[in-house]
Amino acid sequence: MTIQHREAALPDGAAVAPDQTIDHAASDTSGRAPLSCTRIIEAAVRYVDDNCLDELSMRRLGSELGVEAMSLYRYFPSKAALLEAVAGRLLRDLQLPDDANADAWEEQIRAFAVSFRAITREHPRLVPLLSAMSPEDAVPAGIHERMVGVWRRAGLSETDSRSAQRALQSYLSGSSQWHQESCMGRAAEHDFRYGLDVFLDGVRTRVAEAGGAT
Amino acid sequence: MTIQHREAALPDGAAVAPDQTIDHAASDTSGRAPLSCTRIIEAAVRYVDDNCLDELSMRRLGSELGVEAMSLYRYFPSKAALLEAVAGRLLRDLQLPDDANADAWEEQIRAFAVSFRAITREHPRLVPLLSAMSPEDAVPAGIHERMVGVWRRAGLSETDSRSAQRALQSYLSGSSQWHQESCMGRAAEHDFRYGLDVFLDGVRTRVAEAGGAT
DNA sequence: ACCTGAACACCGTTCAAGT
DNA sequence: ACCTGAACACCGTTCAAGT
Repeated sequence: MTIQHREAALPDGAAVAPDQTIDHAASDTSGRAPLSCTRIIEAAVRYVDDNCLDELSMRRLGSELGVEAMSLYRYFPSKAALLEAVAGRLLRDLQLPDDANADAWEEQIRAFAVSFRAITREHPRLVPLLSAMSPEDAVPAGIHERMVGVWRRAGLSETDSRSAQRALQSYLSGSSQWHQESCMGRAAEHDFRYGLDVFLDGVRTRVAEAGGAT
Repeated sequence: MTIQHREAALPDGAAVAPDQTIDHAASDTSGRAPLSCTRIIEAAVRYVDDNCLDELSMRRLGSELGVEAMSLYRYFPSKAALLEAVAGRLLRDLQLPDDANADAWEEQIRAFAVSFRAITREHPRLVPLLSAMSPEDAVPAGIHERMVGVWRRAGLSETDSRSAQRALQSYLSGSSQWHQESCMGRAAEHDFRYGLDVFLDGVRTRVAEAGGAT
């Protein structure tokens, strides 16, 4: 039951222009450019980065954009939908595997993991948003499938591939929580690598067993 | 900056009796027993189990207990403090290692992991609460130290032990999110074991290398 | 077409007051 | 000692209205 941006489906069936900011300098906060989904999403990310998730309200976000809260409802049907779009926006920066490279599975997994980590380190205050969403909603199904493909090509069975990807995602999501306030850096980067290495060691063993069969 | 139950520290310095329900049948919801921290915490757990975290408000929790919202502030200084106490209550059921058993490290780790998982499976709607807290606050430092002790006795170095425990905690916390609504059971139990096994395999290798040195 | 104002049904929390 | 009432400064969201 993924909530979506409102696209058409307005009371009178009128379409909504999702994105009309052509000007690249659109990120000037002065704020006379017309509203758009992306402008709203970017303002939300900025607001949470500068303050915190709990402090984000439709009213405050509106005034950040020089607009009444109610105007935002032309672009998103609810606050929940807006937040989901914000999460989607963040995960756009995930580094996805390249289907061509057959055997570089470990680099591809690592690149994905590190890119996820980079996102949460850049936006620690948005971490609670990602973890409030169920993992299935957080990482779109398409991405999940592509990653399962990497595990398959590495040599794992279909079920093991799905389990491995879910385990990786669990680990990434859990690790990101250490970025929240109050448990500052604390050798977090080293710990992250350690866990990832241990996990990949374990998988490598299984791949060797399944593939070479000694 | 862990928030605590109010213990004394009332405006006039009066102490608060945290727990006077002697009667074991105290969980009858009829609700004329006097308020107490534990009674409030239990009602909160029940309420979230039956509804969801977002719907828990001081006003509603109060009326669940047959009392005005404001009465709760005699026992907890804020809603945040109450929620933290709820989390603490849940984690009371963690199965902690027994310092005696020197070499059963793997069973002890597994027991801890499985008990964490049992808690989140019993209370899926409280998972967002646990993941909203930083991992350091969620699992009290004492528990963390005892688990680090297990890794040490397994044969890991001090730094590796801390990293391993943090990785395990990350994995457990991340895995629990699959219990949230909308991504129903979905072979979750199998996936959980798989990730845990892979992780422990990886650690076992390191223990062997460090200990036996081939 | 896009934005606003006023209103509704809620919040967490404070404080003075009841018994 | 323990609980309440009224109030404050907020919420998300609806809907009719402005331009």
